[in-house]
Amino acid sequence: MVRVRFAPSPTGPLHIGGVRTCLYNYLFAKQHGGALLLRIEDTDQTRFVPGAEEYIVESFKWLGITFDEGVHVGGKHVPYKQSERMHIYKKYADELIEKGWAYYAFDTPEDLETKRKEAEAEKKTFQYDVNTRNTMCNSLTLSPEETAEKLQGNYVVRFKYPENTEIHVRDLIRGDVKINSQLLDDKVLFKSDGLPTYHLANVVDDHLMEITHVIRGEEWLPSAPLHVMLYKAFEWQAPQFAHLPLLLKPDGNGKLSKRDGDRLGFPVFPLQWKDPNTGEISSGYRESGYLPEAVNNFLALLGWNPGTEEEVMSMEQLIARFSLEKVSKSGAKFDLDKAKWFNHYYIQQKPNTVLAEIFAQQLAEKNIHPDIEKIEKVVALVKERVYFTTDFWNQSAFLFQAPETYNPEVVKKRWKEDTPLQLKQVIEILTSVSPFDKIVVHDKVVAFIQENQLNMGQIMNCLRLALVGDSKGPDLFEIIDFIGVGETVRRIERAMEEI
RNA sequence: GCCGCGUUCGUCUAGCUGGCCCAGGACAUCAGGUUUUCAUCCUGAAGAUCAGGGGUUCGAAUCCCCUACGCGGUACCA
Repeated sequence: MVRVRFAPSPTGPLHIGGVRTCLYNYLFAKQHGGALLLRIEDTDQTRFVPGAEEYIVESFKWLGITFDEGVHVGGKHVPYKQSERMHIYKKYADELIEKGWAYYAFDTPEDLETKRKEAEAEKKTFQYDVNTRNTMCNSLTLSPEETAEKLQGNYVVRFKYPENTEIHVRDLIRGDVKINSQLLDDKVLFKSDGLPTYHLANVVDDHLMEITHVIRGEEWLPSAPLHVMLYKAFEWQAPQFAHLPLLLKPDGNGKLSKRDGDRLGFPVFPLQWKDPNTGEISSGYRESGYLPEAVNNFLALLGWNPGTEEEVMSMEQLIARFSLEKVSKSGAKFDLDKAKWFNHYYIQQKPNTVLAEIFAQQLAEKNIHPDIEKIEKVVALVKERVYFTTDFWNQSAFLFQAPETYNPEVVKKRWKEDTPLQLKQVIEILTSVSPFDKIVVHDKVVAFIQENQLNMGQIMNCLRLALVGDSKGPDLFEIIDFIGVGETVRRIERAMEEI
């Protein structure tokens, strides 16, 4: 039984890279008929941000990524929040000490800082490890009596790497990664505040929650040897590891960060986020008009592909085709254009009724409340030129209200001296056909233009200018049909006055 | 600095066990077509000497070595 987990820290909004990590976990779990759990790793209480946990839950709800167990849904390993499991970690730290896999260290942060400064002065780096631990203040160098006495005060528990041992991390994506224990630092497992660090809590919980595969970002690869050794020390069976490539910024190199989104004008977070401390707002995919299926699709393809030329895939198809073996090793730059293209594609696939509901909400915010059937017509008319659901208004405002201004460039190019006269004749044609029929009127207008040897492009564009205020938009006669002959005539007359 | 990971069109990538690759697809770009406009859509074009250098081989993007560059890590953060 496959069991995977997504284990974020509630230190702020969920980064889009984290979303992808979770997506891959989800795809993997579903494909194998396994379980996906959501565990909150909040062992560092100084970094806790209120609202972050709720944000994470809501993000996945929006994306349609469901969990089988987790903070918000419960499960057989409840609780799923590390701050509520604090009581269970201490004994595991003790177990490590007993087995000789860890030791108490009493060096103060100031001591360590001094050591680092000294090393720096010699252009070296201080590391608390196999080579230096015998010179430090810990249970390895102190007598049992001194240790017992020091234990009354502040102390941390550090992992004790064996000397000169080759540690292998078998990674499903990268193969065999090895490193010598001599190079690793004795990581703190248990902090002086009585709480475990990520490494201890993570390994203990993964074991307790029977996790079979750890699929996480590449930034964890350097600490994977520690985790492997921890499983060995506990004599537990280690899960399989898979370290995902990073998501890079669109321009230049480096990890995609919050600032890149602000700079380049695209969201780095699934949902909009308001920082509770600064009040600063970061944009989200949902609010920017992305469809969740588009986000899932393009995110899945950032670092993975099915090995075929297939690119547009539903969640079901992604689940069926996903494989860790096909995840690439190198980082992927975030491609905004492709994301946009996917979104456009998925909007075209959406039924008009669904799109109309989305648009109706936006209209309601502007205090416009047309019938839903009417909105559906608008959606049908403009959807193919919409890339984000937030584009609907811009593409169709003239269907709800007369233009306030007329694009000066188009006026200059198309509006001639005899234009008003011609438009008057168009009005006559419009009002002569009753009831209105867009095909009949279209044919009559075209006939009128041809009979008088007028310029088709000029007449049509002027008519459009009067109705839309610009030389863009859907079929003219569809527009007239929608707004009605009366409104059409009003707009034409108004244009003749204003221009 | 040290350690680890990586390096195919502008971007995402195909290419896994060498010959079918003078490298395929998609996005973006450009050109045509459709259209009364702007888009959409359709067709086509251009675009990578496979980071560089050495090997191995009849033959390498694919195997080996070195170099360069990039990224990640190097906290009592995750």
